[in-house]
Amino acid sequence: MNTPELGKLQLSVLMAVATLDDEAYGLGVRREVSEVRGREYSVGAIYTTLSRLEEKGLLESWETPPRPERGGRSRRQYELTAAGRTALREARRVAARLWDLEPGVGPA
Amino acid sequence: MNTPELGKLQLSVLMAVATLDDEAYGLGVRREVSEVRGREYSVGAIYTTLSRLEEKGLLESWETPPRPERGGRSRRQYELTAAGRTALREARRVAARLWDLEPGVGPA
DNA sequence: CCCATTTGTTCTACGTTGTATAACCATGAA
DNA sequence: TTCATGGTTATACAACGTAGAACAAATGGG
Repeated sequence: MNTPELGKLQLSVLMAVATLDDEAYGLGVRREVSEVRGREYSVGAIYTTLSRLEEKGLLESWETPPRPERGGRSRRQYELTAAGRTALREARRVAARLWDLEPGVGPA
Repeated sequence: MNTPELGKLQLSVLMAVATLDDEAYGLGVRREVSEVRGREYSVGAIYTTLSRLEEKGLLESWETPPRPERGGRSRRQYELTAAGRTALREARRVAARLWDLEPGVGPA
């Protein structure tokens, strides 16, 4: 199976997971994506995208134990699979050619 | 009305129109987009996208006179509107931040 | 002439993404 | 025991991506 093409939100979400490390869970991703894209995203937008990416095998997730703070329940934590990293590199390559930009460093 | 967000094909098509100048008609755009994205696009994909962009007011079009070559019939020629140029600049800005790349020159 | 061929556009249909809202769940504080 | 907080799931629909077939106009060769 060759690397799937990604929509723009999918891309942003994948990148967010790549950068966020232990903050890579639903609402954390939401904050990051909203910041990078310069507009607020609804929770639904983010969660649906996360699970679609997981279905495609670009992400994997697990439950964390509940957190000790006020209301801090358990989180669904995400992480890139090998396929996810490949897809990101690929997307970056395409973007660079598309925009005729220098590759730079970035999270991928 | 603030500048609309664009899908990835819409973006490629808009960019193609921006760069192609007098070759900015259906099949010309198709060639360009296919080359940049590294895969063949169907005619339907391109034409639908072109008209959606026109509906949004990012492109405008007109009929050219028939061309003198074999089978050369008239073309529907496209050109960016002011809103189209703005949308491209905007998209470029977002992409640069998203990928953390240097802005570069580009067609916009 | 007229028709096969070339260049080009429109129509139609459907799967995938984008996106919002509401509902639901768990936990600690009051 | 209820409420605010932090978190996730469910559901629904509009917009975008994409393909394929049908259609239209021009022209050169028999």
